[in-house]
Formats: sequence, structure tokens, C-alpha cells
Amino acid sequence: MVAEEGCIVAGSYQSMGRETVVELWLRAREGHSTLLLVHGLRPFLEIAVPGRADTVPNDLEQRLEAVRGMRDVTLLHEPVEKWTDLGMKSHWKVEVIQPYVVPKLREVLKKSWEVSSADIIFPQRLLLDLDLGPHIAWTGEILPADGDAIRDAGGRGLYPTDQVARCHIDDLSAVEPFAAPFVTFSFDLETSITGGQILCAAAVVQRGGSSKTHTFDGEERDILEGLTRLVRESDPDIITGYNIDNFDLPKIRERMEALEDRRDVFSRAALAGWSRIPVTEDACKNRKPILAERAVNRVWRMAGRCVMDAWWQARMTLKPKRETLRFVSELLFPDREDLRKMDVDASRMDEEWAARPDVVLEYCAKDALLPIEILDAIGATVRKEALAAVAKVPLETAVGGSTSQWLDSLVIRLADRENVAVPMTRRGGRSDAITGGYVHEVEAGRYPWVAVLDFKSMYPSIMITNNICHTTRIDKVEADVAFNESPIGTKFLKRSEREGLVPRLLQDLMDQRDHHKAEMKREGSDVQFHDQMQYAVKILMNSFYGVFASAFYRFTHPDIGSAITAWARSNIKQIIQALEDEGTPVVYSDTDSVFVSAPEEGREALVAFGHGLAQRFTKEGAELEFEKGLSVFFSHGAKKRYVGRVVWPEEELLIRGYEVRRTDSFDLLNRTMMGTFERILDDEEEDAVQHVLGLIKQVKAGDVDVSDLVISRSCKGKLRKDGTVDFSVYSNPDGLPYVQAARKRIERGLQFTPGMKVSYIITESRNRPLTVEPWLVSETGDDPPVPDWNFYAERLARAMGRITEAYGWKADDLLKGNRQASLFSF
DNA sequence: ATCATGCCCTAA
DNA sequence: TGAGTTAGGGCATGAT
Repeated sequence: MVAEEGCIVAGSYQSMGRETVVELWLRAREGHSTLLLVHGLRPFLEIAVPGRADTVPNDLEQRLEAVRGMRDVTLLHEPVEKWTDLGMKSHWKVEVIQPYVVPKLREVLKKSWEVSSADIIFPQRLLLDLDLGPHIAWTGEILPADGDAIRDAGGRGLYPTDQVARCHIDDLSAVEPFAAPFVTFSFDLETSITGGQILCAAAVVQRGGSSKTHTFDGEERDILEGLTRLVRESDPDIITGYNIDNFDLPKIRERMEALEDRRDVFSRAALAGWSRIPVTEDACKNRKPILAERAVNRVWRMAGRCVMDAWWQARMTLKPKRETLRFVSELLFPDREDLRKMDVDASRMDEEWAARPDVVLEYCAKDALLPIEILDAIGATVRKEALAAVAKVPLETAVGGSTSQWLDSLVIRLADRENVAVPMTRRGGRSDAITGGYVHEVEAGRYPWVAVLDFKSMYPSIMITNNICHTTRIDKVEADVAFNESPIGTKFLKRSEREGLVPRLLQDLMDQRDHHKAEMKREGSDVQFHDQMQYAVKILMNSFYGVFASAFYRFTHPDIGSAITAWARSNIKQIIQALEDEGTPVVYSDTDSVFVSAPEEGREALVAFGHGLAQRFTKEGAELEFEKGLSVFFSHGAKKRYVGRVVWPEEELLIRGYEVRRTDSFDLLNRTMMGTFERILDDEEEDAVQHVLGLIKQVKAGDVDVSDLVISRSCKGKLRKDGTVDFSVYSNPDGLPYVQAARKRIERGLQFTPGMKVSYIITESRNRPLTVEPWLVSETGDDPPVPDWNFYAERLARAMGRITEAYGWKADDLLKGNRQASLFSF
């Protein structure tokens, strides 16, 4: 017997006669990998009599007998009283022979029963029932490296892990989260533009803080075999690369299919069998696939490993203005000279490969290393591990799962403990859009001394205070029942009557967050770890509203979402009203925040004013916080667009909504706007206008760097089987500049990924639609396109004119360089 | 010129 | 199929 601790990377199951065995892929605290076969968990679903709680059919016993007699049913448990939205009802747990019979069985049972707990994937059931997170301790028996012995224990054979072990569910327990020493495998392919075949490849394996690079060239088959062998030998938990979801993984699949006959399953596995399972006939036959799989438009799944695309992670955390590997790398590693060197022209890969293969290979190796460096730089893996720990899901679900899966993990385990029936995920439920937050009109202009206050975790607080939950919502009021009523009349039982699952979970998460925040301040604590954890808690807390307001979630009701936002509108409007009644101007407000003009000048007075307001308006369960003090606030009069100079608690510039925050703006506009904001905030309006006039003049004269005019926008599309792209997702693709740019990229033989940003320059604007040219300078070494200077001058004038209009300069005036004296100018 | 529509991206 | 939400600005197109 051994005792170890590890982090669950992924889970699956195997059937073994009448038994079901959970497979857990673990990365141990000490660094080795384990495939753990867990025995003792039985698959089941639950049934109850349909309709209201008081309807008990005469033939109940017969119906139960019919269920007992069903082929796939192994055991019918004694009934348990569970809460449903139609009252307390008896629920019978129906054990079944294997998890895979559940979908069919539940369809049959649905005809005469209300079915619940019938769509929970089996490995997650293990975590729910034993209240485990991804970090576990287990005791068990290490199996000999012998396929038969492993199969006897319920496994598939010789897994490519460091060890295979077996245990019983009673041998598992939860442990405090720790940083597991995951192994990451990053790779990159270089492919022929003319033939599509793979020319060479590189891979980097990162283990225990050090990385080793491998390169592959020669016959395409050898390249694929070499990569696959390296995956299986290095046994990574995480597979990464730049844009592998859309390019490298489909490419491996495509080339394997091209090289191997469909029937030659073992050869196919040798070329592309990256899954963490043994190379057996069953695995190769695609039922329990050894090849990576991708559901339509979904992330790739590879049994036992996590696919984590560095492009997607970088996009989500950095929101970069452009999304090429080169751009993101330079953003993250500005001091790395080697990244600026343009080694290889990707649009002429065949010639490059023929002329100087060693340089291409080196370039390929660098592009295999960078994704690992990017993931490290943005802390992608540790963040996902923290999320997994808070949501209590395998790493795989934190990386590739959806928000509702994370919440399911918490909500269902509590529902089970509280005897609340778990309905199936609702499907196709149409819902009228619910009303959202309140946004206050903002008058154009400059406002000195503004206090910004906001409600702390507004939606979660509302859900806790008003006990909002699927299990507390009521339609009719029965006598002597205490309830909370939302401003639109939705009713929820008070906590004293029945505490909702969601309020309890949210309160627990709030406490967890406070704990991690306190730990961060304690001397000698792991600050980074606790910061990751508190951040993951925050993410999860803020997900509740969206999931419960969604039309598809299992525990939702349209009234839940609209009640939350109704309370939110009511809370914020009350404060605005109270302030305005007493003559304190509210400059702006959005959902959970108010911007209030301070009656006195000066930082000290502002801070005192802000704290005073926070104290005055905070009430039980709705804590208003003094968030920021602004010495000056400016907006041109549009909601969700403002700028301010923060003087408390830290000095900084606060900008929201404006072009400078947007990834589809261009650098020249950003710089012009920043310069103008600085001047406006400093009350140098004349200078602000002169600054804009100067720049517009420069643009008209063609006297700016073309690279400052690059516009990037994401572009959708559907990759066809033959590699071409279908833009018919758009109703008028020909009229969209970014589609034009994408098409021109493709024509040049450059990669285009549906969903990825494309960069372009507007070169002609007299005729519509606009003519654009893709920006390829850093990819191919092309000369920059010649911009349509007038177009850029006009766009600059339009964007800046909205702002300077407050000072009497409209877009047209800015373009002309002078203004018509008008009644309103000064 | 004006308006509706489609689309992207952001605030919360 | 699988899926967190609504409010809002602004750009380009294309019809009127």
C-alpha cells in the first residue's frame, strides 16, 4: 500500500462487467504521474412521481416494479424525500449497470417519471459524492507494469503514465490545495503552403522548472511518429502551442488521415495517438478515442490531458490589440531582442524550407517555446489550478469547461446534501430578455472633485440578502410565511423559512475570499497562492448571476434574473434620488456605481465626503464603498465613456469605454486622445484643441507612421473541410473590411483563423465598401500599404470631434482647421 | 442627409 | 449541438 497526494488533471471511467471503475489522471505532489483506478462508485439516476407532491398514483408499486425489472437497472433504493419546485416528493435512486446507459434509460423513464440527477458525468459524480476537489490524498496499491494486471483492476492496459494504481472510493480524501508540478508540452508545426504537408516540427517539454526542446524533420510520417512518441514518453498534463485548437491539432489529424488508411488503426495511433491511454485495439477503434477529438466548434479533448491554447489564454487575459504570436511575445517580453528579428517569411515557407531548413527549424523551435513562456508569464496554469480548487473540478474542467459546469460542481453537491432534487439542464427554453442594470445619463463636460462609490459584489450581495434561489422562489403566498419581495413583485422565502442553496454558497465564497485576503497579509504566507485563490473565488462569485439568469441552466427561472436586477436598479436609484433631493449632483451612475460631485474642493475634503457617503448609504447586505476619489472627471456625454484623474487611493488615470480602451482602435488615435484627455483634465482646453488640429494636419499630409494606423478586428468564419473559409456567417460578408482583409491574407498563403483578429490599413475610402490591405509587415516583411490619408484624417476628426465639441470644436471644424463662430462657441 | 441594420467591442 | 447576463457606443453599409 502506498499513500500519495496529487492533483486530478482529468477523469474518465471504464466498465468492468457489472462494475464501473473511475479513471483519474493525477500529477503527484512529488512530480510523477499516476493513473488511479477507483472502485466502488455506482452510476445512478433518480425518479419521482410527476406532477404535484400530493398526486400518488394507485399503481405506484406496479410502476416501481416495472423499473426494477428493466434490463439496465441493477438496484432500486428506498425512497428519500427531496425538495422539488412542486413540493417535497419521494425520490427513488435507480442504480444502473453502467453510466453510458443513462441517456437512453432516462428517455424511457421520462414517459412515466420525473427524472433527476440524470445528466451528471460519472467522474464528476465521484467528486460530488465524496466532496472532493482536484487536490486529493489516496491510499492504494501500485499495480505491476503489466497490461493484464491493470486490466484485471479495471484499467485499459499499459497507460503511458509513470505508474498505475488502484484503490477504493473510501481511500480518497480531500487535501488543502497545493501547486502541482504539472508537465507541459508545447509544439509547433511548419507546413507547406502549396501541398499542406508538414515540413518540420518542434516541441518543448517543461518539467519541474526546466525545458527541453526537440526538433523533427524528414519524412512527414517520421515527424508525426516522433511527436507522438515524445508525447507518450514525456507524458504531459497540458498540451499547448499557439493557435493549436484551430491549426496544429486539426493539421495533425488531417495529415494522419492523408497518410493512413482508415482501417489501419494502430498506424493511425502511432501518428496521432496523443491521448493518455494505452495503444489497444479498442482505443484505436475510436470508441474510447486515443486520437484527440473535437466536438463541433468546441475545444479539443484528449483523454487524460488538458489542451490549453496559448493564443486563447493570452487573448482572454491580455486582450492584446493584435493576436499574432510575434505581437503577443513582444508585448510580454519587450526586452527580448531575438523576438524582433524577422527570421522566416511565413508566406513563402516552401522556398524558405528549401533554401535554409536549419533556420526554419530554429524558428519553429522558438515558436514552440514561446507558448510555454507566455503561459508562465500570464500565470495561466496556476490560475486554472486555483479555479479548479475553488470550483472543486478536475483541472480539465477549469481549463476547458463552461461557467455552468463550475457552478454545477458547487450547487449540485450542496443540493445532494440538502436533499434537493437536481433537475436536468433545461433545453430550448425560450425566454423574454430580462431588464438589466440602470445607467444614468451623463451631461457632457468637465466636473471637478468627484467621489466614486460602488456596491461591493452587488449581485452576489443581493442574492444573499434576499435569499434568492431556485429553492426559495414562491408564486403564491401561504399564510404566516415570511418572504422578501422584489420591486417587480417576485417573492423569495426569508432565510428563517428556508435558506437557499445559492445564498449559502455565495456566503461561503465570500468568507473564503476574506480568508485568502487575510492570509495574504499574514507574514510568511504564500502571497501569490492566496492571491490566485481569492481571484478565482471572485470570478466564481460573479458568475452566479449570469448562469442563473441564463435560459438554459438547470436551477434557473426567468424571475430569478429579473428580480436580481430589479433590486439592483432600485438600490442605486434610491441613492441617486436621495442625493439629488438634497442638492448633491450625481454626475453619472452605471449599475452598481455612483459618481458624486463633492461640495468642497480639495483632496482631503473629497476623501472625507466619499467616506461619509459610504457610511450613510451602506445598509445591511448592501455595502456601499468609497472606491475612488477623482480630482476631475470628464465625459463627452455618452454613457459608458468617461475619463478621470484619480487622486485617492492611488494616483492614476481612469479611462472607460473610449477608443483608447478598444482593441479595434489605431495607435495614432489612441495617442491623440490620450494627449487630449491629459490637457482637458488639466483644464488646458485651448492647448487640447491645438494638439488635435496639429495631428489632423499631419495625417492629411501623410506625415505619420503607417504602423500607427493599423486597425485590428476579429473576424469570424467557418473552416471548410477543404481548408477554405466560409464567411457566410455574415449577412453581407463582402461589405465588411475585416472579411476583405482576411480574404487577402488567405490569398497570400497566410494563416487565417476564424475568430482571430486580422490587422489592416484602409487604402481607399471614396468608393464603398472600403478597400483595405492586410498589415503583413511583421509576418512577411512586406512594405506597409499606402493609407487613404483622408479617411484617417476624417476618422480622427470624428472621434476627437465628439470630445472637443464640448469646447465648441466639431469634427468638421477640426478637419478644416478653423471653426465657424456660432452661438454656442466661445 | 437620414435611418435601420449588422457587427464588434466594451462596462458592469 | 452547447450555451453566464443586459446596456450601450460607434462604425460601415445600403436603402430611402
